[in-house]
Amino acid sequence: MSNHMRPDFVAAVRAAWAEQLPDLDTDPVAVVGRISRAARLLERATKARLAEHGLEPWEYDVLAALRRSGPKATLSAGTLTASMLVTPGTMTNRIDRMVNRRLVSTGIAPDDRRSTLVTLTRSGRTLVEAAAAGLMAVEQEAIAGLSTQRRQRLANLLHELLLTLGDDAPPEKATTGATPPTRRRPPR
Amino acid sequence: MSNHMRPDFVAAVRAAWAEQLPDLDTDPVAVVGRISRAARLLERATKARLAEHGLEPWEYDVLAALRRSGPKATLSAGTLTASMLVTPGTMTNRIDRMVNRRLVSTGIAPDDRRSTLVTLTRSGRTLVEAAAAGLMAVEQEAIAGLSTQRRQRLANLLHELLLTLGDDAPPEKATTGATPPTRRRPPR
DNA sequence: ATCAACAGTTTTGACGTCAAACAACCGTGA
DNA sequence: TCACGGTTGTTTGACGTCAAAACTGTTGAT
Repeated sequence: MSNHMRPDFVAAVRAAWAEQLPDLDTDPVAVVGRISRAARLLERATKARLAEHGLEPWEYDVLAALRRSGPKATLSAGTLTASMLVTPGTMTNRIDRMVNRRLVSTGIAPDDRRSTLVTLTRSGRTLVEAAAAGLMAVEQEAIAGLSTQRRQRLANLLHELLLTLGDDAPPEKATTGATPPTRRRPPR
Repeated sequence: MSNHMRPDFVAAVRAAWAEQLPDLDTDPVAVVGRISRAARLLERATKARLAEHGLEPWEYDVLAALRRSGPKATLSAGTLTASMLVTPGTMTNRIDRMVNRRLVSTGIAPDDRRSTLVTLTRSGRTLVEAAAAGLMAVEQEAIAGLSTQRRQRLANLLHELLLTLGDDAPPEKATTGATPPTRRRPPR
């Protein structure tokens, strides 16, 4: 059932394993290896475009999270930390640098003085809106080689995979019931 | 055409954008955002298992490339650099550390004294074979939530995407014809 | 009211990666 | 043979991330 498809890097890796260690089942690499490879290649493409706006990918991530969070464009440091799979120390460092660049401002939460609130500044907001438009454009180009239907099927399959990996949507503000005991800190 | 699927993180991101900036077309995020998210989650799962063998993911990558390269388990530093999308300086650093751990040994290529040849040691070989088996097992578990057919379709779609991203298989040893002018160094 | 356990952030030191400059070596052509 | 451009690796300094410990504020039980 060969697909008559030109080999990609991962296909070559699997062929090499099959020759050297035929007993090793490399099936999972067909998915996992390709996801990691694609992530790396896609980040390169997007990084270049963001650089045109003077932004690093990690800066865009934070700004975008704030911009889409609602009219106030404010989130706590902890919420930001949880949403982008980094450690708290990393987020502290990011926020410090972005405050220095005047992209965000910070203050303490009135209802819980342990919590730091991060807010988009006017210039941060302007910047992220331009960057978001540009970023969507490059990403569109990057995946333009696939038909709309294939993109849709790929998105759906990745969605299913992510759900099995435990990647649920974060709880909406003011969820019904008590605080969900979700652990979002990176383990280890 | 809603799919009655529980939202994942990226679905929530897209819904938030739709509310805050309805004119922004976030279609590409459905694919690109999910790939990056999945890569991050999968790396976590695999990292833990590799740690049981005393290996970091980057160490496994190098050892595995050597092990599957053929009976001699030898590759030049440049070949390794090209195959895993890192810069030459990174590879120098990796090799140094792995020589210190006695996982690999190095020597200069007899036919081109600029080139450094990296070879798997006996203990490196033993270690990577055990780690590879363990790694395949975790990856299998990680994607076990998808049926075989879905995994197959996902792999095929990712394969197609990677080809459009320029991720071709590296040339076989002693390719027919002249040296292909492929650029594999990270740009910028 | 107090205290202990917990939650949210920050600090610290180590680590891996990158970009850019550099060094050694190869091959070609004059 | 020698000079020069291209190739292969290494060095250097800066940067972003992490793990773990420390710090501050909160909550609940007594």
